[in-house]
Formats: sequence, C-alpha cells, structure tokens
Amino acid sequence: MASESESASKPQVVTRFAPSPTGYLHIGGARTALFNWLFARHNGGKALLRIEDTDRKRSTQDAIDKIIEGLDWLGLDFDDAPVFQSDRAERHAEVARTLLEHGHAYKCFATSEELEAMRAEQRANKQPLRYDRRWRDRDPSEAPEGAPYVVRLKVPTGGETVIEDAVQGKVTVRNEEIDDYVLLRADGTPTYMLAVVVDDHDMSVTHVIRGDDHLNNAFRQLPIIRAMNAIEGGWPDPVYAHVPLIHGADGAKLSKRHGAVGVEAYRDEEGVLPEALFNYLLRLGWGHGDREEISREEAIALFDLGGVGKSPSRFDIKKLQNLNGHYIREADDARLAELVAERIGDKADPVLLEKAMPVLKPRAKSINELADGANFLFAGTPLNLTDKAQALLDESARAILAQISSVLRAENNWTTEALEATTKSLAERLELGLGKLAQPMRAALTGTTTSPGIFDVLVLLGRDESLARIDAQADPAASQRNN
RNA sequence: GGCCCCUUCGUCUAGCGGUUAGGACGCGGCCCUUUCACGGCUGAAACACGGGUUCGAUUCCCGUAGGGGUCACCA
Repeated sequence: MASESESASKPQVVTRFAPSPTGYLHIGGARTALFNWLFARHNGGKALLRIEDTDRKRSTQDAIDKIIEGLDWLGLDFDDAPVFQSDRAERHAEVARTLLEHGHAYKCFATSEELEAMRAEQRANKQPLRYDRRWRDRDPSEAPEGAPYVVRLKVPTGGETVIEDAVQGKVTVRNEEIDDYVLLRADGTPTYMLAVVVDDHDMSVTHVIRGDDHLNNAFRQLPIIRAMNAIEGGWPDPVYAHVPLIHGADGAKLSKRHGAVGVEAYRDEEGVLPEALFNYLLRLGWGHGDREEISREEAIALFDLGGVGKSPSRFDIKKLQNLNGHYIREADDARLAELVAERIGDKADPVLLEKAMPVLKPRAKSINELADGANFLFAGTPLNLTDKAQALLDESARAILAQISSVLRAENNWTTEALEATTKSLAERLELGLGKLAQPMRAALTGTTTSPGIFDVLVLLGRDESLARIDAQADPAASQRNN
C-alpha cells in the first residue's frame, strides 16, 4: 500500500481522522476531523477516514452513519473510501507474528487473575501499575501445555524516547515508563495499539493529528514502528501533532451533562449553520493574528499546525451564536427559508418566507430565532398576543389603531415608502411620536412587541391581512370618544 | 499515586526580550432608531505565584500552585 514514488521528493501529505463509532460525532472529534482535513487540503494531500470499530460490542452501523453524516454536514469530504479497522484484523495479526519471529515481541502466559494480583500488590506498595515483564525472558516451554497466551511487545528498557510534536514541542519519556503492552489478545485479535500503528502505516499516513489524550500512546506506538522499520524498512516515524482537548464552559471535560455535544444537536437543537460551527471550531484552539471570521477557502489557505495552541480551550456557546448570526446574515435567503420552513411546519409558505428573509435575518442568531421571528407571518386569525403586546394595547392604543386603520384603508399604494409617509403624517396630525403608532401596530400585526420594521411587516402581510389584524384590535368607539 | 502536557482579560486568542499588552465574544455606556436586532463609537477587564538568566522579562530556565491527560487482553 505504501508505494513511494521514484523521486526523492517529500511524500505526499496524508492525514487521517479515526473516530470510534460510539454514538455521534462530538465537538472534540469534529474539531480533530477539521484540523486533519484542513492540514491535508492546505498541503494538497489526502485526508482519510478510518472507522475504529474493533470494539464490536459498542460499534453500530447507526453510529457510523451519524459520524459520516456529521462530517458531511460540516463539509468535510474525506478522500477514498473509509477504512474499517475491523476488516483488517488478519493484517494486524500478521504484523504481530513478524514482530514475534524477529524477537521484538513475546508470548505471555500470565492469566488475568495473576495480573490482577500483580496490580493489587503494586497498588498496595504504591508502585506504578505496570506489567512486570514476567514472561519477557521466560521460555514458552515453561507454560502449561496448550495454555492461552497474549503477545506482548518487547519495549526497549533503557534510554528515552523523544517526540518532536508539531503542537506540543519536544516531549521526552524514559523508556522504562513504557510497559510491554499487549499486541494480540488471547483470542488472537489485535489491540487498538497495534491496529492503529499498522493501519497508519498501510494507509501511508504522514501526519498523525489527534487529541492530546493520545500523547502518551505515541510513546507506546513508536516502538512498534521502529521495530518494523528495523525488520523490513519503510516504516518511518510519522509527524505527531497532539491537539489539546476541548472542555465545557465550566472547565470540566466535555460530556453529555453539558447538553448538546453531538454536532447534529447543534444543527437540530441550537439552529446552527455548518459554516458557523466550522469557523467556531477552527478558531477554538487555533489562531491566525486577529482573524475571526474565516471562510472555508481562507481556512484552507491559512491553516497550519504552528497556529494550534497548546492549552485546552473551553466551549463558549455565546461566541458560536454570535458567529452563527454573522453567517445567517450572509446566507442565501432561499436556503434560510427552507431551513425555517422545516421548523414551522405545514403552514409555512416558502415563498413568503424567502421574501421576508432580508428583514428577518439581521435579528436572528440561530435558525430557531429566525423561525420564531417568522411565526407572525403564518399566525391564524384570532392572533395570540404575548403579555407585553396585550399590555400595550390599552384603550388609547386601540383608539389610535382605529385611526390608523382608516388612514391605511385609504392608502392604495401598499409599499413601505408610501405606508411610512401616510403613517408619519397621521402621527404629526395627532402630535404623537411615530413610536406611539408603531408599537400598537406591531402588537396588533405580530402579536409581539418585537419584529422587523413595521412597514416591512405591513408589506409582507399584505393589505387585507394587515387591515384585518389591525381592525381586530382597534376600538372605533374609543376612537370616537377621543375625537 | 507514577508519568506526560498545559497556564495572557470571564471566554477564544495575538504576542515569539524593549508594546500605552492588540483583537473577538460576553458585559456597561453613548449614537443610530417605530420595537428588537444590525451597525458605529466608547468603557471596565489579563500576563497564576516565587526564584533565577539578562541592561531589560508576558516572552528564556528552574521551582510552587492550579488545571488537564494517561496508566486494561477499551478505543
């Protein structure tokens, strides 16, 4: 799989995103995916997707679909077909056998009870919990005939391993800290640690960009790479980039307790646009001078590992919402109308919605708010009034509405300009501020105290509907008395 | 507990030995204004602490404190 081109030029950049399908694409995973994708695109390389489904009990097709759907929604198109780790167990085992044959791995016949006792003792003596290498130098013939065994990696015991991490910088660990971990389970299946290394190699991955919860794993994985490189060559160290994790607003680890954590929840429950989440995630943990609003194209042009920060960051929904408002204002009206229509349901009129979008979208930070703001367009005839709107419509307001009604009824040019001129002249005649007329109109027309400009509302609703709503709240009798 | 990583306004960040420590979100004020937003202006708000190195440390080094990660025949 890893064929090098004849030229000595640098190999093509290949990154991979390797989620385990545990239910949904969470925010942290989405950002890792984003960084991998951006780095590959920036370098004209490939971004690959690998599903780490070796834990069959927890992996479901539904979970896999959710992840792919989430990536798709964010616009992260990965190259080639996804690799399923579970399909590759035989190759993983093959590498383990090679390691075994060349003395870089060995069989361990210790039972789990035995190991648990070992750990209990280590705990009691306050020793680090670590496999004590009891079978490293024993001859397999010492084991009972036919006893089950696992294959463990023979990790170098002296010296230290140094990683030049593209994000974290130089990280050093003494080799004695790394134990001889399991490569192949007693049933012959590979462990994660083996599978990752073999898959990354076979997929020609050059840059491993992942959460820094894997930083320690790098020191365990490297010995496999170096052993295989010694045996057959062609197993270069990848470049590692361990990205700090994202925490919740309270600084604790992100979890279900923090509410919406899957990207689809941000879409469905928070009404977030994918480009907003894309931008937000990009800026969370990565910076480029003062740049805040960054398009997909700019992100590809600008992204670099050097811009990734080293400290964990907190998820700030307020900033996401602000960004979302920005992208809503930029978004195409027909597209927004469609998204809003889905939320409003059957009574929504897509044509009217699209027409209303230019005045609706500057006041919304989410699709939810956009839908709320659009609701008055489709409200039924006994219009439900909010408490505030109700309170606004006192006797004098109703009297004013009656006068507005008669003035507007006489208006045959139903445009914002004409309606505004007409209303203003009435205000002058009554010696009232425009607000004294606009607010009662707003209450009567929308049932609320906040809405787009009132003349826009009038035009959107149309003459008949507007007059009907105003008349429903007007009190001609009060109008008479006031005159 | 062992090991590893991290530490600039409340939050996301810029800074890569000499700056009035900059921007963004959020918050306050003002302007615009028919409401709410948008937009504009403006204010408060940070280098965790202690030692070094240096003419000079936010920046480099070492501690301390705090936070995080990781220690399975899970991934």
